Amino acid sequence: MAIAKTAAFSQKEQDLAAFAKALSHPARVAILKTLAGKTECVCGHIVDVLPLAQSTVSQHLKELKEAGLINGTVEGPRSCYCINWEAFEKFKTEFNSLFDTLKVKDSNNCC
Amino acid sequence: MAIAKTAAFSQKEQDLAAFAKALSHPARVAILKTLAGKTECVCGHIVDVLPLAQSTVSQHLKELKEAGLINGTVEGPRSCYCINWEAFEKFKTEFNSLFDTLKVKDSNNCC
DNA sequence: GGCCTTCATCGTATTTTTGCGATTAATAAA
DNA sequence: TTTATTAATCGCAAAAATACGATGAAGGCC
Repeated sequence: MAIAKTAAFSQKEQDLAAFAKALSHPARVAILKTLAGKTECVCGHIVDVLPLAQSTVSQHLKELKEAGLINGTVEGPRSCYCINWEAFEKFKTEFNSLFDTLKVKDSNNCC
Repeated sequence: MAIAKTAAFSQKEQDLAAFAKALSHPARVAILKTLAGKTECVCGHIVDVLPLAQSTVSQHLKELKEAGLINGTVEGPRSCYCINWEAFEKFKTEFNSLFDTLKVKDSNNCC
């Protein structure tokens, strides 16, 4: 892109897009699955599970964290990540309400 | 990326990621909103609404179509697009069920 | 102190995405 | 038939995403 036109869209559209972007890579979906399936906060465990290098996983974790979907704290020599359920619920609600309201006007079956 | 590692993940993860990718740009979210808000199948109307060039909008429409989220038919000199609600519901359900099942094990509040 | 483990960050390469202008194809209108 | 309208596609440029190895930092362990 010559210039990112992201700013030309509404905040809601940007928020939803940013959330979707966080989920737009199978590795990040897999990370969320792994985090949710564990009782303890895994960290290096994720690297073992995923078919990616440690630095790559770390990068994906960073993106998820920046998107607000996970929290991370340092625990001694290792890091602890877990899902930020509040943020996640917020996005889920936003996502559903958006398209539920859209669906109400179920007018166009033209194509 | 050196090599796309997409194939190394499960089909479900890939599907969800592909769906999220389709929504990962504010322009595409805006397009879906516009399509859903109209009783008739708009097309060139979208170009007027979005702050993007015609060719760029056409490209976003193509991506949404390839993701299966919208249908498109040619109507004379113009094209007609509308939301594929079946596909959309399918993805929405998949998305919700995934994270509902994850949420059940609401164990980790450690960070 | 020195050493090992764990993870973040840096630098770099490659691919993909985004964006636009120009062109093309198809149809409607004159 | 000529012209105008509509939208897809091509070609290109710039930016972002993806991936990895190497390096660094921070804390535990001897």
